[in-house]
Amino acid sequence: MSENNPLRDVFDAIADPTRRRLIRLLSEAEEIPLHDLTERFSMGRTAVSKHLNILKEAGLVLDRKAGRETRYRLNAAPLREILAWAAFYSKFWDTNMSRLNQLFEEEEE
Amino acid sequence: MSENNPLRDVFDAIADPTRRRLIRLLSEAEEIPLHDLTERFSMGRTAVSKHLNILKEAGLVLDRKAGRETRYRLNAAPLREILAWAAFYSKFWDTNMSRLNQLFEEEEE
DNA sequence: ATTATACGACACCATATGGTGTCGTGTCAA
DNA sequence: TTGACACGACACCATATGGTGTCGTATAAT
Repeated sequence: MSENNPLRDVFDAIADPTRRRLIRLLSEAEEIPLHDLTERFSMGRTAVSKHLNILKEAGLVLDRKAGRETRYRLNAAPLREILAWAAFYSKFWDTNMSRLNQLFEEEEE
Repeated sequence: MSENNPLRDVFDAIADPTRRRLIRLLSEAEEIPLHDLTERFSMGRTAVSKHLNILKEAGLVLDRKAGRETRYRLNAAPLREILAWAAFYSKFWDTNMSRLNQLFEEEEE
């Protein structure tokens, strides 16, 4: 199987604000090395690296060694699970979501 | 303002599998008392109660005293934030989501 | 009136989490 | 070749988390 089984629950991975910010930053570029990412935060490199590893365990991030730096890039696919999960409950706040529900049903099969 | 500012991040609240199961159970009925919910889990009442309080802090659950029992019910509205967040990244895994993106843009304004 | 039930509040505990600092090593620049 | 840089690995620490058990009390059932 080409799909890796995630060691980390995606819901757990996105629970931390720092990790959501990392996802956002990575969505704005193809690839970003660790030191560039670290600059954007007020914490040390080690901490950022740990967060990236957690995202990696959830399959949300891929890394690649390029010389002396490690470059990270986003892999948003696992977020499908989040979208599908939240979409299921959309019927509880919006009765006029039948169009949307249809779309997700199509997509999930 | 009628809207209560949540003490707890919704992303954090839904990170725990037990809490997601609680949300699911509460979506299947109008109201469920704590002891009924507890029956469905292999942990003690106190633990389930704690999880429900966390959901309550995130605004995902409402409770009501009815005699000697406390009945809980789902308030799914805060999950809008989750759906919107995940929908934003849907463009990174599916280039054919323009229809869906339109829908969310409509909804977010 | 007595007993059983449902619960909140609390004390407690093991482990997970999110941060720190340091050391060693591979890589790039001067 | 020397020095600066980028990083992983590791030890460490304070606090949060997710569970337990117990006690007191309000309510319901007998």
